[in-house]
Amino acid sequence: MDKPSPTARARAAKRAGRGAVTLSDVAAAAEVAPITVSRAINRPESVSDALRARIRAAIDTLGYVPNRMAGALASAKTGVIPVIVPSLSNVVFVEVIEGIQETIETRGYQMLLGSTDYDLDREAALVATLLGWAPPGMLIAGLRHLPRTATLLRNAGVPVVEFMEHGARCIDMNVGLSHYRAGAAMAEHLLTRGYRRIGFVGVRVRDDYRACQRYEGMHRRILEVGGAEDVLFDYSGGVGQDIGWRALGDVLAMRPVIDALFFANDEMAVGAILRAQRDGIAVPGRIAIAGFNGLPMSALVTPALTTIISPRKLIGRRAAELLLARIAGERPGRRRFDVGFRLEVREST
Amino acid sequence: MDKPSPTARARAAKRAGRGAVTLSDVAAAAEVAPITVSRAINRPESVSDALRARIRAAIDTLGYVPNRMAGALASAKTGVIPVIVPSLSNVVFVEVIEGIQETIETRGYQMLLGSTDYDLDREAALVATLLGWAPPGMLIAGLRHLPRTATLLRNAGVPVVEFMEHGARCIDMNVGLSHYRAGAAMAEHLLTRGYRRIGFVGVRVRDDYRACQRYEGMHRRILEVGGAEDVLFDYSGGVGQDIGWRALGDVLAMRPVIDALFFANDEMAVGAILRAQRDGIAVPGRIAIAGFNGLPMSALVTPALTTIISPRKLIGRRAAELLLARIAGERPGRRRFDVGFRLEVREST
DNA sequence: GCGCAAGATGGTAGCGCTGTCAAACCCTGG
DNA sequence: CCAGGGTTTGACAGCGCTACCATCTTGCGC
Repeated sequence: MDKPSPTARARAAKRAGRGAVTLSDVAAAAEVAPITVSRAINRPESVSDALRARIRAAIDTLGYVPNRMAGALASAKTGVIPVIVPSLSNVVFVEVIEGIQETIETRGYQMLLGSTDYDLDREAALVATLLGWAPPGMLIAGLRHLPRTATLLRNAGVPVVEFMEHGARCIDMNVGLSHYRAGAAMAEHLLTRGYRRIGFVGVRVRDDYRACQRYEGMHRRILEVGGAEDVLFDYSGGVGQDIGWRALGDVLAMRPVIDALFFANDEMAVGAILRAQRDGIAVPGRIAIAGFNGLPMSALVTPALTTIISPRKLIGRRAAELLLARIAGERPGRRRFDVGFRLEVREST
Repeated sequence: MDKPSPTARARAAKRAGRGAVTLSDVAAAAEVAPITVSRAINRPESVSDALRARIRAAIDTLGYVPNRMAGALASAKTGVIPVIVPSLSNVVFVEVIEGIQETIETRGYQMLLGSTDYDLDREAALVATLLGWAPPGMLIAGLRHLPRTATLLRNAGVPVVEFMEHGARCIDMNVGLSHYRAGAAMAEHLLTRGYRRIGFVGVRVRDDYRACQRYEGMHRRILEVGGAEDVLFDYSGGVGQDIGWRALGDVLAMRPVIDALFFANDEMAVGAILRAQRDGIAVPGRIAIAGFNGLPMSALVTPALTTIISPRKLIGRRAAELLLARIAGERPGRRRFDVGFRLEVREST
């Protein structure tokens, strides 16, 4: 048999070896040095038109896809940014993630997504694994972590943005809103409207640190007012609207004195409103209902839901921008951003 | 100055170099060969207890995190599985993703998430980039891709599962349901109930291939019945409930003969129901409403929504399992799975 | 026509890890 | 006390790519 053609050789290598066309294959096909191919790909302007064309042709015929591992290893630049959130089922995180995605993608980064299911041990494990990708930075939801997680992150020597809630102590940078103040604001509103027995409804509130803070903010404010009191309803399973639906029934049956319910999120609150509709319970006449997040749906139910609007997409974008700026070597003046919130008073209170 | 100690050298390397503790640093600290550290991490049983303990101690004190790039490059095993979906705003994809995540995570894989925003060119670009991670397999939503995307995928020489819809022609493997049949099933139901002027409401239906198929399935069935007809309402912007809300208004005002609306998803359908509630429009008396997906919410609105339940999490799990099996070298008997759907008739039709 | 700067290309080494095979070690039975 | 087998440890090379520096070309002013 005679000498195989370059194409045939490439194909053989592809099948036999690790199953991929490499930069050297392209170089051989284009009859240039490997490094030139690398340049043609990464800084096209530094290669002459003629060569660039020849190389691109070779790339196309061979179907070459650069191996990013090798590139990352050689250049110590990863192009992957890990994002850690507690849950994907919650729309809220998804919106933040979208904000992040939009922002980092235009700058050529890829998102590595991890979810902890509100478990701090899993979070620590996840951080360790993801750090293994030698990322240029890291985005992680929340300010509360295990000590070892914080240590890992600090030692990694890369910028870290903790997003969602705003607080005094952060590992590196922080973008979010004060859930404590949000809770207090809602309490204030409900008290002003004359409600005095207020229930807070959540799921696994102990684990959901931010919901917990909203409750605390509310609780503190209510304590300050004579004759007012609150109750915490902490469900352990279920999701969103189902919980709200159930909770409304439970509360009316078992704690009829309650005159207002502040739900940990809009989904639950909407569930409660739908239940009220179905069962003919007057809202806010018999009981007031409030939510948190400001999902579009909250404006569409009848009665329209009083809620606190959180700028979720903004959090994602801001967090990503901050991280990218730091990765690019800039030193932003501020490391902590309070994106704020807005109390949207509607018909349900 | 005299020669720096290994430890000092390691520390210096850490600060100066790439900013990370390497396997060699650990080896130096534990006074063993690098390869032994590698073994202690990857196959602990093949290292004596004494050494293993010493190595683990060194790892902990130094805060070593293995560099997965290097590992992947050396072993040609990646541990990253790319997942490509058209959108993250749609809960449906999120649920599928959760199913995938759950499944691959327990097997030590990480998910690399990409979203195309229903743009096939972006999809092609994304596939190319993600293939650069030399993944052991790939999960991609949908069966319709650009020819060059399919070529890339086929040439990559790794298993690929196309999920969401079920169809005859797939690149490698396929898990999903027939949207065409789902549309036909809903048409059948509406016709049986006596509706004859049926509208289909979607957003960017041309791009949303699956919605399009549902419409086609419905359309075909309706054509078969004398005196029945359908109209396609294709909105170009907005999301979920807002669209449904608007669409109901538009249809009643501009095409009052329409007696039933089949929405591209439950979110829109619920939006329409909420609008009907608010405006006192009788559903299904004045107009029937149906959705698609079977979100929990669909059962809670009044009237409860007739919809088609799609097994989203199952799709994710099944797709991931199939892929993992193939990655593990198994040859599953079947390459295409129809997970089916269920028409859930409720009050709104 | 020559010298020099700027631009285009290539050679070499090494990123951090693991596969492969070789060497060193340990224990047992005769 | 030693051969023989298994177990534990190590040396070496190389994964695919890029940083760095060296070399070669080209064009231009004087």
